[in-house]
Amino acid sequence: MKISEEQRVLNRQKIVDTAARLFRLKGFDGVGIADIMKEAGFTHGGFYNHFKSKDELVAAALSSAFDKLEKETRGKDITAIINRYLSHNHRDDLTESCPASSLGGDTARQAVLAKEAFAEGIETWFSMISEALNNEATPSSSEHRNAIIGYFAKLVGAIILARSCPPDSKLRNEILNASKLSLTEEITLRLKKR
Amino acid sequence: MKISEEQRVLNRQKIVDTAARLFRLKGFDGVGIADIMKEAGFTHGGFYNHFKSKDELVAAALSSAFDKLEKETRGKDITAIINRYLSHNHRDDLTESCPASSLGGDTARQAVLAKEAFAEGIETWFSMISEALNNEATPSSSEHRNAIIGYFAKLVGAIILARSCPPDSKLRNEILNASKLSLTEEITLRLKKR
DNA sequence: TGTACATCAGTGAACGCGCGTTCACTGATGTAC
DNA sequence: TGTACATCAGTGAACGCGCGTTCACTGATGTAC
Repeated sequence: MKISEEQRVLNRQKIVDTAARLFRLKGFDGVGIADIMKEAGFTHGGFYNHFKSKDELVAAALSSAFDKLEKETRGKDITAIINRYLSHNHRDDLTESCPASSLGGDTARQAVLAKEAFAEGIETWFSMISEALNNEATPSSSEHRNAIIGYFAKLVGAIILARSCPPDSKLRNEILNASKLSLTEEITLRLKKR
Repeated sequence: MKISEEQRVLNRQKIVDTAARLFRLKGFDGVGIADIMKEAGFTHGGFYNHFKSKDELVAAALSSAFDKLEKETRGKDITAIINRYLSHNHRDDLTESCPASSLGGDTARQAVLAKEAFAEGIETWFSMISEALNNEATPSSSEHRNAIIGYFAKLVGAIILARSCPPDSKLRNEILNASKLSLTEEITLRLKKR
């Protein structure tokens, strides 16, 4: 039956949020429309009243996940950001993780729509890191921007590597610790250089 | 019909190699047993004469891909390694890419068997980078090893981010260039510090 | 303000298709005598 | 060295299952009068 406009928007958001969690946990190919709709509290048939295709949901889920993450992150200082990103908690809690880390590999194989959402998401990250370092949302020089991109690449790479190591392996923790130390030192060295 | 022992080994390797290429291109969930067997020149039914399950093939494919990569990489100097890893070619040619970059996200969701192969593969990378920097296969200090892990994390993160940006976006090239510069400078700064 | 009607989100069955895995069968290979 | 037989990799049909997507239907919502 038809529902109120307000409810429609709420339901759509519920689907997107659920998808964003499940995709991060199991990958885009690892979750079906029916899984998502069921988890969101609906039957699968209604999905296409909200989205043209699964691809469209994938893009919406990415955007939503990056947006939510920005709200929790912007304004934090650089040490807090690094410690949070390379924490055991972030490594182990895939459902709420940064999409760049849990869906980066998957997005590389997605349609352009998803990649656009992804690119926007990582630009947000660059801006947040810049703010954390220099209190300016846009880096003042290309050198500065290059460094920021390198920092974020290290964060993303480190947590992906850690997650792909066996549950009880030494590496699983070592990669997080090593990257934390390495990144902190890298930032310090570059500060001194100025 | 039964075939010679020699041929059996050859056929198995053919399956593993084909899987290694297809998995890197489309992800573990994006390729079926039938796809792989067909591409390798067989019918799908014979698959279970070689492997107990798809999981077992996944692990074998990871090991094989890392091994092949080692043969092409070990002995190269650090600049060559960085330029190759962050090249347009490596970004765009998924089938022959480093599994840490093309399958890192996927392996995080795989069974232990695959993660073990992955961990072994990245240890090989740490060793190759150590050799490229200091001519010693094992880092001489934990500080050195931490730095190496950080370098590799930056390489992996950078290329994953670049691949997930839209085909014609500025970011797709910028991330590679920025990370190349950032990583080169990082290594230089750490050398000077000593 | 009340009534008749068009709209459209949610339901659940159905579509064709591909998945991982199993199975009976084939016939060349390798082995026992 | 020759022969009879067990082995086992490759074949292709079949298993149950889940996928993305479509569809006819329902009935509350929103609109036109």
